Amino acid sequence: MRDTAVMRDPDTDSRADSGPSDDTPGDCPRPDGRLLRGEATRERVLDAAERLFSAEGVDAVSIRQIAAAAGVTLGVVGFHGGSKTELIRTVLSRRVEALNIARRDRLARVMAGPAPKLDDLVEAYILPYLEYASHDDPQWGAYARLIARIVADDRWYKNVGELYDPMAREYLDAMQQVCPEADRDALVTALTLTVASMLSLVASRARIAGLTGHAGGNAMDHRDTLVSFCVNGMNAIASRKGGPQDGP
Amino acid sequence: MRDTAVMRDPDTDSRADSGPSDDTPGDCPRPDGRLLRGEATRERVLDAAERLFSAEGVDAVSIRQIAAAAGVTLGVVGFHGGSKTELIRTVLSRRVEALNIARRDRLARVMAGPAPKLDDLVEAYILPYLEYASHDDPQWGAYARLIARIVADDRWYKNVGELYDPMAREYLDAMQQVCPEADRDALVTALTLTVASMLSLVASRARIAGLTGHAGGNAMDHRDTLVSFCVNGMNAIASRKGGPQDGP
DNA sequence: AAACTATCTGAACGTATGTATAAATTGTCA
DNA sequence: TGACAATTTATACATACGTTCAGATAGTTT
Repeated sequence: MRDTAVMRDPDTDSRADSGPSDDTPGDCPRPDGRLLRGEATRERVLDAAERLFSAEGVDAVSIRQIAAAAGVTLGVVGFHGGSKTELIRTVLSRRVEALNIARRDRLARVMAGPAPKLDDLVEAYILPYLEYASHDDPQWGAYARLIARIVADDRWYKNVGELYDPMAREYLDAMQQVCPEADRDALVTALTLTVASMLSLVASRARIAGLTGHAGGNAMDHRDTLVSFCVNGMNAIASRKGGPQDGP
Repeated sequence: MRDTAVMRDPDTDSRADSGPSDDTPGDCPRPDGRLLRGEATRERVLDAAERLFSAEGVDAVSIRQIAAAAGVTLGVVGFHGGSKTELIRTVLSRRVEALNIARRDRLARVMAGPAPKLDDLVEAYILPYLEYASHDDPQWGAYARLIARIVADDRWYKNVGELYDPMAREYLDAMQQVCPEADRDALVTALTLTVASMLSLVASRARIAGLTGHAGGNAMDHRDTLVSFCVNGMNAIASRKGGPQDGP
């Protein structure tokens, strides 16, 4: 992005979501006509930001590009999205709840079963993301790719990590419960590798296409490969007993 | 970055490396005093670019920042590095040969052995990167993190992919040779997942630290976890016979 | 010594950036 | 209807951007 005037780092911000919405944005649209009007353009702004951020990278997209893509004037982006740092945070938090709910549901179902296995936990973490990534609404695909950018970038992740880390922790606890003798830190590392693999499948289409020689369709096409890769990798880590594992 | 005036995309560039060096830049420094002087500042410029690009992301770093970090004036960066797109390409290609040589050597040694195993190939691909990533010279660490940024970003990768893809292809061929019945596309996907896992270990320190609760040292500390994760994942993919594998 | 070339300086050009704000517009409610 | 608040427009400000270049500097060769 390379800011000017004020913004130097993705830190230090305050303005908040935007006028109307309570703490659960998006749902229960007030019957007031005025609020609905604003809500509609707000969505268009966030959609455009989501698309551009995911395609070009947060730093490479200007507020003016977002405004143009959303079909609004410059000031409107600021009005609905606040500063650029707030904007990306709003874009991310808009969908994170749906993803977390899907993951939590799946986690609960697995753990409620008779004999929860690590394999099921890995699947339960991966598949909701993959399903949303290939959702009919292309905005979900953009969101999925945007997550990949954010997670890979410590600079941005430290600003939005708390949106995703609690869910990861829930899974880690469940994994520890299923594999009590596994080393916790190793589980963390293994989950990180799983996430990285998962994200790369939707984010690094170009490299896969370049290496296979053909375009290759949806990320869903590689679902079984991904799950099988991660499940086996994870099992290898979890089956190693705790204590000092890694070499010098 | 968000350019101005000329640069719009990482495409369309031409200027070439910089004056003196032939097609093998860096080595065989000419005994001419003049060339050596320039070569020294050139290195400082590339070092600074490498450090900043890897820490902030290519788009977030300005030429002026690079100049300041290198202790030179603005024009010098252009003189030695050319345009910004050329600069990043130069930064990457400066070290890619060393990494490729290490990988090729290791690959050759594995394939020359009595019974090459897939495990050895995965190790041979991963470890040179990990070793360079924790090299004494911190510039190598910066380079390693920069690669992670580039690979994750289709927009940049399509400009520098050919620096890394040939080596990946050599490994894929070797893998196919070791596992003749494995599906080629599945191998490509699995290698991509391996690479993503490998890169995330050096790039996403913040997330791992946040989830474990403690900082955690070198990427090397997780070496065995990474190798074990990828080897088992890769074996799971390779042992599935060719033909249609993935779901609907 | 002078001629020559590589390197470096300093400043400029035109454009783009993020943010702020006064004024206009729109729709709602009293 | 007019008052009111939410939204949108249009514009401005100060700063940063990538790139270019005439000229100063320094080292080498003749």
